[in-house]
Amino acid sequence: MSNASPTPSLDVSSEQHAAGSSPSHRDSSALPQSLPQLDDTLTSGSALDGEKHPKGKRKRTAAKDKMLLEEAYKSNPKPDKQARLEIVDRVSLNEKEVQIWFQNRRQNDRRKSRPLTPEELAALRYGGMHNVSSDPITCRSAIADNDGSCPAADPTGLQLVDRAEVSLLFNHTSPEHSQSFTDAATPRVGSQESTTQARPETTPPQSQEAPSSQRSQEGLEAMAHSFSSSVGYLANRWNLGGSFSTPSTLVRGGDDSLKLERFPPSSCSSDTTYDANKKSQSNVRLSLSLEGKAELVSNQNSPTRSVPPRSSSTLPGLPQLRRGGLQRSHSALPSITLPPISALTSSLPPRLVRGRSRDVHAWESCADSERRDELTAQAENESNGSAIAAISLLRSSSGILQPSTTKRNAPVSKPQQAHQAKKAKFGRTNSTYARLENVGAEPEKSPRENLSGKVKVAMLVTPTDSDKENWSPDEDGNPHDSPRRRPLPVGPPSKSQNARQPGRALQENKRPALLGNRANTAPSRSLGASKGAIEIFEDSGKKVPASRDDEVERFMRGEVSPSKKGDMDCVAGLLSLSQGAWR
DNA sequence: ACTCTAACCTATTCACCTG
DNA sequence: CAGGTGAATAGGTTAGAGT
Repeated sequence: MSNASPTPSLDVSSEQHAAGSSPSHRDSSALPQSLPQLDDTLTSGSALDGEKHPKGKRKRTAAKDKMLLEEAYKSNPKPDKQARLEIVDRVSLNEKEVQIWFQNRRQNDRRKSRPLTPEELAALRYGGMHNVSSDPITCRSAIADNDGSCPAADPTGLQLVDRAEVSLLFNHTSPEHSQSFTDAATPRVGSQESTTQARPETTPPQSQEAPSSQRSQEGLEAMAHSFSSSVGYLANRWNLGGSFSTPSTLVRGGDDSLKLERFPPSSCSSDTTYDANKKSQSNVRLSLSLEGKAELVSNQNSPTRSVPPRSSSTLPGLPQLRRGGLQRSHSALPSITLPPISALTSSLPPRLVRGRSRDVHAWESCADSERRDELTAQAENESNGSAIAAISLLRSSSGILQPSTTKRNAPVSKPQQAHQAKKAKFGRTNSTYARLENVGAEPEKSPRENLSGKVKVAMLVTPTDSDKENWSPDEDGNPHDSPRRRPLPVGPPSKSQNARQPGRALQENKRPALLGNRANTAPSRSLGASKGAIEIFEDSGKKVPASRDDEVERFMRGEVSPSKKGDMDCVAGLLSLSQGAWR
């Protein structure tokens, strides 16, 4: 363990606690033979006949305790110390054990809700006809063969699976679940002809079994690029989409090109509400080209981002933060475009700006009971027929999923790539950034070296699961970074930054790609560099007043107000990084 | 700037349980 | 006995507080 001290402190507290109100407390390390709870234990008894530690027999949590723990977990999956102590009061575990239990419980949760892997998708697609190879390459080729192309042939190593594919899979496996799945995850799917599911070439359920060559290659490519790296992450994205992001859908534009459009989550208020509160937006945007050059791109013909109001009918601040401020455009098609940082930050809701905090009270004050009710309802709604539930069902019901030969938490990568697997947490090759970086970076460069810096921006754009807890409402609504938030790297990182550079953001990148993640929106190189004007497709189309243009112009000229200085620094840092200034 | 602490994470190991 | 599950460990990161 890197931190050797926490455990003793926990033990101390638990011992103190045990001396007080919890007579049932037991310290497994100190009392290996004690069995004070045998009376209470309702679990299989053989497991409880000793507490040798470690490597000895392991005790099982008593059923009664488990119930209590589960209850506590439902109300708060991440109890703080005080909450843990309260739990310790009620169960026959010490704080450390409770902590570990919650840790494992969360891990278990994530595991169950983990999106389908390419292998699993492939397995589902084949309906178990083929064994799922643990070799992702094998699987890739299988999919590629099936599709007549290999969208996953990109170096990211991840499959490109479109949403329709998953829908088909669900239709294929469990119609009734598919229904609820679709309903829950894509509330407006029926009204969107754009939805790939509704597209004639993929709609007929019979076509599931048909060779995928029938599919529109164009559509596949577009979807592939849009959803690159999303693979099985669709579930999480949809789930998140309900609360934090907006799922996107493909639409066929007037030019018959596929564009991604966004539709609001189930909890979202109507478009009318949206429109009524739209913020003015610029007609141009600062964009980062594939070559790493800053460009001003036109917003015309592209829907502009809308920042919904903080209406009580919609999800409260935080979700809107994700939905409004972090929804990336679906600019996947011709080129990569990055919005100005200010565009991201300016759209953050007033109270829920940036700033990470583990202070649960901050969240409590933010999410008052009423709002929590909304969130709870939403969560329940999503858990009922949600993608996660469906995937979990698939996992549990499908023998072809999760082949037993694979470790539960083993990365998708091959076992022989142990080192890479270990480093997978830094492996961002599935992201757009990775592709961007790979374009110019030496392939042998270690992920750590390659990833320094930029990931911070990704984190800023897409706070992920574990980051949620660290995003705290900003009391004054100040768009500036929280004083305690580490600043984005500007210029060469400091020594200490280097030491911890990869950071959580990197880890998160291999996690379900949220919708806001650029990985979902960026094209792969196979599309080639854009030759024309770069378009950014934003949430909804609305032209913006020219005042924003002026603002952008001032921004580009360096006439930046002090309050925008940070944004400018971010952009400058990005640009310098994109041009190879890694250090 | 640096260190320390607490919290979290992922990955892994391994005892236990079950079919 | 193989495989699944859960408890526990190891190693890593971050945030925040203190020096």
